Amino acid sequence: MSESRAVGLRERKRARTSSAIHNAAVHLVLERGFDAATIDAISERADVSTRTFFNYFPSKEDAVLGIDEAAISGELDKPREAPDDLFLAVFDLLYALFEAGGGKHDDPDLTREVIQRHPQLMTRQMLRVAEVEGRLSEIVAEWMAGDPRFAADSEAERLDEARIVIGICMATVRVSMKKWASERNAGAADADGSVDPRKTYERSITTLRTVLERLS
Amino acid sequence: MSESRAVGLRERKRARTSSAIHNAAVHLVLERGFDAATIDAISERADVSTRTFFNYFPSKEDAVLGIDEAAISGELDKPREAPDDLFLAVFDLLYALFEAGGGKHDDPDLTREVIQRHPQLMTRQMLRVAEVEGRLSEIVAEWMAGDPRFAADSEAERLDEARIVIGICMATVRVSMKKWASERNAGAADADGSVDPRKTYERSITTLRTVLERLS
DNA sequence: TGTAAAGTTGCAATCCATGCAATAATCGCT
DNA sequence: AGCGATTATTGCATGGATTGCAACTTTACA
Repeated sequence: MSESRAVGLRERKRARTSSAIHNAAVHLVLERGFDAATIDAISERADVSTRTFFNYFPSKEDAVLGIDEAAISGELDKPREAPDDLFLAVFDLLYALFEAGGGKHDDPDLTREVIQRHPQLMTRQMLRVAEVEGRLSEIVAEWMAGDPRFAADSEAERLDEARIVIGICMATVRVSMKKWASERNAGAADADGSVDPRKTYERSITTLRTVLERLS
Repeated sequence: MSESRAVGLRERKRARTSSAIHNAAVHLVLERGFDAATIDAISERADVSTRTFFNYFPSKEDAVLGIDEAAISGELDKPREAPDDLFLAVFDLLYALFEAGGGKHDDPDLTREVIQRHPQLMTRQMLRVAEVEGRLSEIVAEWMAGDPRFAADSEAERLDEARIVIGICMATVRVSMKKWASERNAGAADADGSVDPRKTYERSITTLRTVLERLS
């Protein structure tokens, strides 16, 4: 009664349960491997029934990644204005999507770790983006419409071009994540024992620009 | 006795069975949809046991696509020489992989049709390529080594760059396939009622070059 | 406090996938 | 043609993933 908070008990409980399942999934998969970590075991550790597991996540992959569809939709619906640097903007958009879709973990680094160890999870990540490609390409095409280099194109052309740009950025992100993982394994770590994903990420963008310069 | 053919009965039979399963899968999925076409039903139509189905394909997706791992490996092992045009060469390589991996259908157009209608199949296609990415990027990096624009790079740098080039080409191929599908639905067909996939494909390469020119 | 809405759970059913062992077909060689 | 070795097919059993349904519990809110 003292505070009239916007979120009720129901909503908080839901968030806690979701988080519990996600964390149980991450830890169990790291402990036993992806296949050996059954949904039964994950549910048990999260203290919910197997049935409830599926009320929160449609699959084991999604649980491990902690995918939050609502957050992804929300991120896509944010108003945006045309950026200066198209590539950078697309990268940021992708990054935001990744964060929004699975950004409330107990330990984000642990989630990265599990993704690194189980490539199928990175695949699932890419798939997530593919699922919203239509929406994504509209945003990017919109940006292009205000760019003098693309302004003369038809809308359909811009959509095609947007899709290609997104594909290019996704490919770069993928390479970046793999690189980050391997550097991490190789022990090229900072003082705190972890490699900064952001640095790897930025280096990959540089590589992309190099390639584009040389090939165009 | 008359001819000493290299392939024995066993091998021919295997090819026929594989083909039978693949075709049954394609037709059933087109008739009933992906989920409703159970492996039981596919196996029955192909006249093999369910167990045998899994002796040929590890999953329904693979059966529908008619994926032939041996052919893919073979394609990758072919000797190649450095090309003039890097992009074109990578596109051809990807194209060859797709063909090799599922190129012996009764009706290739039908296979394209089923891929178009069920996006999860295109995803699986992309995954296939991702699985051999290591091998692929070695080939492309090798090409780059002979290219003056990349000759000065270290081997590791070239591998990264190769991965990005491959990603770019894959993205373009994907866009191309989607475009082909939608044009097909829109009825923009040739006299024989089908759209030439090659044409769409080449148009997408043109789009890619346009984008690269403008963005670099 | 009482009714509506939302969440949880158990249960049953279906499908996908894999290992194993028995049986059958093909191969390669004599 | 005949025979042991190899490979293929199949049935069976098992286990995990996933979904619908209905009963029951909790939370929301007037």
